[in-house]
Amino acid sequence: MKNNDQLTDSMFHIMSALAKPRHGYAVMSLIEEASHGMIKIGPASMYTIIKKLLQNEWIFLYDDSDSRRKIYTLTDLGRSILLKDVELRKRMISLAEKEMEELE
Amino acid sequence: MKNNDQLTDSMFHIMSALAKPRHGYAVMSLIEEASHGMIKIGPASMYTIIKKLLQNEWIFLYDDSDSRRKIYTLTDLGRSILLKDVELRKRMISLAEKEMEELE
DNA sequence: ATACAATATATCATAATGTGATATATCAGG
DNA sequence: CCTGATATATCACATTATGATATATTGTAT
Repeated sequence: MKNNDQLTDSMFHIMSALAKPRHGYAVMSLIEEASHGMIKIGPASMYTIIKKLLQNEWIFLYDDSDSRRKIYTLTDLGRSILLKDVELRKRMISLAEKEMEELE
Repeated sequence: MKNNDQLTDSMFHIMSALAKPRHGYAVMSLIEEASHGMIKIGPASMYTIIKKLLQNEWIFLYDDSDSRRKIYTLTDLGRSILLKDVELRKRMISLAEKEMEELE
């Protein structure tokens, strides 16, 4: 993943949820709930993507003192990547709305 | 692609551009320009996705009287799919912003 | 104490999606 | 009639996402 590419939707959703410290399972629930069930990220996607985000140093292991839960959150780099992506996404939504509006 | 899934980014961008009648090449240019060069969809992606959108009946061939250009635009179904996706994307951006904001 | 459901992480094999390279054809201007 | 820009198309491959499955922990009801 080149640094100037747009984040994939899955990465975007997971990184959004990890703007605050959370464990994987909570991230899955939050995304499903926030999207009113329209977006479901299963464990395979979740943990595959967490691994990649760790490799990129966009998130880090914030707390694993609990025997089950591993709590992650964004690094400064990850946060800046996410912020940039939010701006890009807003711009693309504006385009969609502009192109969709009727001009009669 | 199930009808209640989120559109992929590429599909979203291409469908946004096709809210007005356009040919593939123009869609590529528009996306690149609107994203300030951050999103580039090459011909392979473009024509692969156009084929899929036609299959789904989310776009249709609006005009191919020109010998080079094939002009496509959204069907009513495509338009409603795109509208719904815009709403979902807005919701997910709100989530990102809400989670990113500092509350001290 | 024990059984059970819910929580939580992890991986595999496969499916779905996206793309660089390349090919082909048309058009506009010199 | 040559050249560069425009335009569509496809192949083989790379990347990304996911259903199914496995394993372990925790809370709680019996």
